Amino acid sequence: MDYLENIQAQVRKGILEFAILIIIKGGEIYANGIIKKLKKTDLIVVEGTLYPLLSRLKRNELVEYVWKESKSGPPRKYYKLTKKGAEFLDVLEESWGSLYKSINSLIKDHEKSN
Amino acid sequence: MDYLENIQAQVRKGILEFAILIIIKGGEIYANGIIKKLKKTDLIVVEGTLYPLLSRLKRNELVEYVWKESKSGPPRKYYKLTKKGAEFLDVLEESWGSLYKSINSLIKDHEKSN
DNA sequence: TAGCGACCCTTGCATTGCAAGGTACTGTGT
DNA sequence: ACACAGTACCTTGCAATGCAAGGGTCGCTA
Repeated sequence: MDYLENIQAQVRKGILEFAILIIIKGGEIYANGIIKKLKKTDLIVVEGTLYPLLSRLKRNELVEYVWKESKSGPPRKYYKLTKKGAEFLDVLEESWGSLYKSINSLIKDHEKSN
Repeated sequence: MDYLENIQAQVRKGILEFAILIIIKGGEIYANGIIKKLKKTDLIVVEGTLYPLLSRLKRNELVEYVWKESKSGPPRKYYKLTKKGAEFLDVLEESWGSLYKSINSLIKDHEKSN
């Protein structure tokens, strides 16, 4: 992959789990639903990324799921946040905010020195 | 490493190259100077991360360096942005802005559905 | 029963942050 | 002159993880 695109991709990667936790917090949802929601933003995710990621979240008890039948195919795993997941997401939102401030202060620093 | 800390670390990782480009744009600087500047923000970087990263930036012609002697040790590589690097940084700043909007719209989405 | 789409998941590769270790230059103390 | 400490640059090996590619199962429809 082109190096420049790759750098942009990395920024997105870094916040993937964060974004997915936010989406799950929005209400019970299954994998393809998450992918569709992410596509509406700048974030893109494919199955090969999402399934292992959801497994990690599950293994660490940030999310849990229930099987639900579908009208058009096999049953789906609907995910929702656990209490622990919700608490952690609060922490993440806070550090996201402070990270944003850090970056902006770097940008401003440089503007001053011009 | 603890999984929860790891997720936070990933967010920082993603924007590392971005942050470093911003710092270099601020004026000629060498490796330890970059590390010190990053420490002032939430971002932490060690040598084993920074040197390969600077090499990648150099290899892709986003930065260039000149050797300068030091009063207290061996000579240092002072980095600065190339024209290409400055142009790319503008692009990065823009996508950083749009990414921020995306995340915030996700957060708002979820607040609505409460 | 054959085909298809929707789901779920796994394997192998490439990238990359980081811990740990290595080399080289400069000044200082003896 | 020699050893040592401090500073600087760099490399090696490991672990995490996004992604492409491929595979299996379920339920509907022809």
